[in-house]
Amino acid sequence: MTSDAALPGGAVAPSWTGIRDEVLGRIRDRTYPPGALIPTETELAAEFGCARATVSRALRELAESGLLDRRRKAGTRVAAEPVRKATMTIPLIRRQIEAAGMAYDFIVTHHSVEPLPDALADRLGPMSQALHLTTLHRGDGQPRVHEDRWINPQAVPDLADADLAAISVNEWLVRNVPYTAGELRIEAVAAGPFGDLLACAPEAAVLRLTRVTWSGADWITHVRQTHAPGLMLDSTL
Amino acid sequence: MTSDAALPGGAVAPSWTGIRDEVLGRIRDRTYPPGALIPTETELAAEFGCARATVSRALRELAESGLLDRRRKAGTRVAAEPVRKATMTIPLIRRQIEAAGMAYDFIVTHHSVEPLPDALADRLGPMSQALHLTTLHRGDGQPRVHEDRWINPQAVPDLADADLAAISVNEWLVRNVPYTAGELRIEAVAAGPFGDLLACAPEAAVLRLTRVTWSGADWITHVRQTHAPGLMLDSTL
DNA sequence: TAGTGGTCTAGACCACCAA
DNA sequence: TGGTGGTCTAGACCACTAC
Repeated sequence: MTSDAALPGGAVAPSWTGIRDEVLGRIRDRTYPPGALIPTETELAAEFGCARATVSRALRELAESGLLDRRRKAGTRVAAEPVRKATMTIPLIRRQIEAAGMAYDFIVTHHSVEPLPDALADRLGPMSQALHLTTLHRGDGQPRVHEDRWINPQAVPDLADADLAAISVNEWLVRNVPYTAGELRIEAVAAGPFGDLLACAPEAAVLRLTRVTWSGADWITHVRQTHAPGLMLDSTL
Repeated sequence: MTSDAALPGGAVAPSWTGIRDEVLGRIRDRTYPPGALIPTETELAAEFGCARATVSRALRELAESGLLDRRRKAGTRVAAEPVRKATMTIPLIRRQIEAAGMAYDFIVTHHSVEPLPDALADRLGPMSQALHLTTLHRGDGQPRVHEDRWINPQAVPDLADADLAAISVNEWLVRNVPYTAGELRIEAVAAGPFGDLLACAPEAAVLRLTRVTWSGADWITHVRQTHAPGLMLDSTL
């Protein structure tokens, strides 16, 4: 019997976090080995002396973090190959620079309205009038990030009202245009022509982040950020 | 009145996903502008004609994705600076290579027991006997990833039983040692001395992933993966 | 201290899907 | 087709915190 977990001796609090931790412990100590079927919600609720909804909440958390695999009728299994999910919070560039103890400012180095280049039109759909902005973000006066951004004017009609000298487009969009979907790509590239802009050698290895965000069916913005050497992304597994 | 959302005309299903989408729509169309306080759970439940728990589930999802900021007594606000969270699933290297249509194999290039080097001991705590493994993962016979891994033998006592020629340590650990916490760092570096191993120029820009996983208070493994040029990480925002 | 979100319950019905 | 997870309800109490 495993009912001891419900007894005063090794009791777990009848809270969903307590149950989550107890089940996590059983996965870790291989009471529930990889691939095994664990008891049903109803059985666990009886064991822990709580409502089924509470067990459900606990197991849902573990499933979302990839440790359990749940299917109706088939039951709940310990994932044989846990999918490691890393959640990375992408801070505003300003915050990122300020967090490093540097004073933030930025320069808009290019600002025009032009058709989307072919490479982007293939991905986003053709658009004869798109807003094109390039910005250099600086920390303590040194260039930190070069940003090349395209904006769909149809998706962001009131951008013209914004004072883009006072607030970066980046930040304006984040504050004003909630997206519903997005993609992020991370790659390592040689600085190349950005070496001059970023004050580093052209062969320096730098991180490039490419993001596209969508609001429903419309793309909002496509942005490619090339970071000065030394930037690292940290995240929690 | 906003009660029309509960009427047959623009009715939303009384499901938590329906309510989530309706609230998301109101954030997008600025019915609930950035920074604004939205109605309480009780008020929304009345508007949508459902139980408070259902509204709660919907708002919790939006809060977890960073669009809402909830605090007891203070109420629920639309986030003024939504934190963009990217969730990246870290596949097994084997899967990653196979997904690219290549045949996977690997070579263990080093295998020893030695004290932790100082740089790691600072982070993980000193340890006189740690398992040190380096592995070269290949796709179609070409080197794809160089992996330098340290393992805490105390946290993984039965690793010796595993057949490390048949299954990579990487995979054995994923299958057998659930972690409870972890960190991931992503950076761009020049291939340098890994150029030879990865069959690329020493000045090529490559991605380096450094991961540490913990099981409770004990570190399990520290691994530094240097990927051959061309690897990109994709994720969903 | 009062108002808000956070949680738990006991029960019910539904949706999916393996047997 | 039956068993399982997924959801919803109506109500209750608790925990946090702005006021």
